[in-house]
Amino acid sequence: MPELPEVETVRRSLLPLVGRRIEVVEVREPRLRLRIAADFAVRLRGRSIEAIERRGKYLLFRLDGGLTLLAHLGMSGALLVQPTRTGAVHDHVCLQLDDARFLVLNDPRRFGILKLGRGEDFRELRNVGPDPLSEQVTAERLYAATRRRKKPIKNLLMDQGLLAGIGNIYANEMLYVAGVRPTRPAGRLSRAEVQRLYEAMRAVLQDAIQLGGSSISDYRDGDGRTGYFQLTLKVYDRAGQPCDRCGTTVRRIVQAGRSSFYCRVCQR
DNA sequence: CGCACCCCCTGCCGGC
DNA sequence: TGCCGGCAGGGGGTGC
Repeated sequence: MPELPEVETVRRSLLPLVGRRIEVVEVREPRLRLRIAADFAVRLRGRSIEAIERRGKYLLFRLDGGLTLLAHLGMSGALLVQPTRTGAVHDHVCLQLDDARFLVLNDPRRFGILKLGRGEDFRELRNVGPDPLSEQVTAERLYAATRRRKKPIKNLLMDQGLLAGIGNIYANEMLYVAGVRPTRPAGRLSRAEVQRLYEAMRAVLQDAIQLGGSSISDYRDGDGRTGYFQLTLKVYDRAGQPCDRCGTTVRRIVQAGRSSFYCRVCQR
């Protein structure tokens, strides 16, 4: 489910939890992608949430005492704020807060991660590059990063060490907006094409955040709200349908084991 | 070293 | 109607 715009939307929806104290920690199912540590509940209980940050697709809950709760939603995870503890199916971890509400991780596929650590000291964050919307990432730097790379540009865009937060939906969409085929070897893109891609990347991600992300099947923010960006998708999951711009049938191919969608006329 | 492939897991959808 | 295969927003390990 969640790529940068969805994770950012979840982060913003959870910001009212800053200042809340975690009173009760219930781990109902520790077998996520990484098994939740045995001392998780003991370490987390009694902590206050001081800030909620995002690195790529990871959320970092800054707690008092220098502790950090790292969260990743995988493909199907949701962090939901609820007034009562429902104990719904796939509610794997339930945190009761001092305002009597609950923060629940629901994740049917269990590809998510919840992990405690200190500061930024997580091995998961070692390969997380700069945020594509930050000032660190410029068209010039993106161009430099593509040189001598034979990997298809779409796969490079999804490389979390290069740019953090771009997944399959948004990689497809920004390549469509930029008019670049997902299969193009990254190093073969011209300066002008990289410039277009850089601008498309920013526009697509900003627009998606504005619309609360994409709800393809069951994505929800912390308040259970859906996003609306899926209504504006131009190519993702539109195989066999006409291209918005020229009417040519959108194609689906598989790259690195994941579906790519493109218009062979509008994208070269 | 760079890259493609496979797998983790559950749910859903289309085809037979 | 029901079963089965294929596919799904992520990412890490393996092996070529």
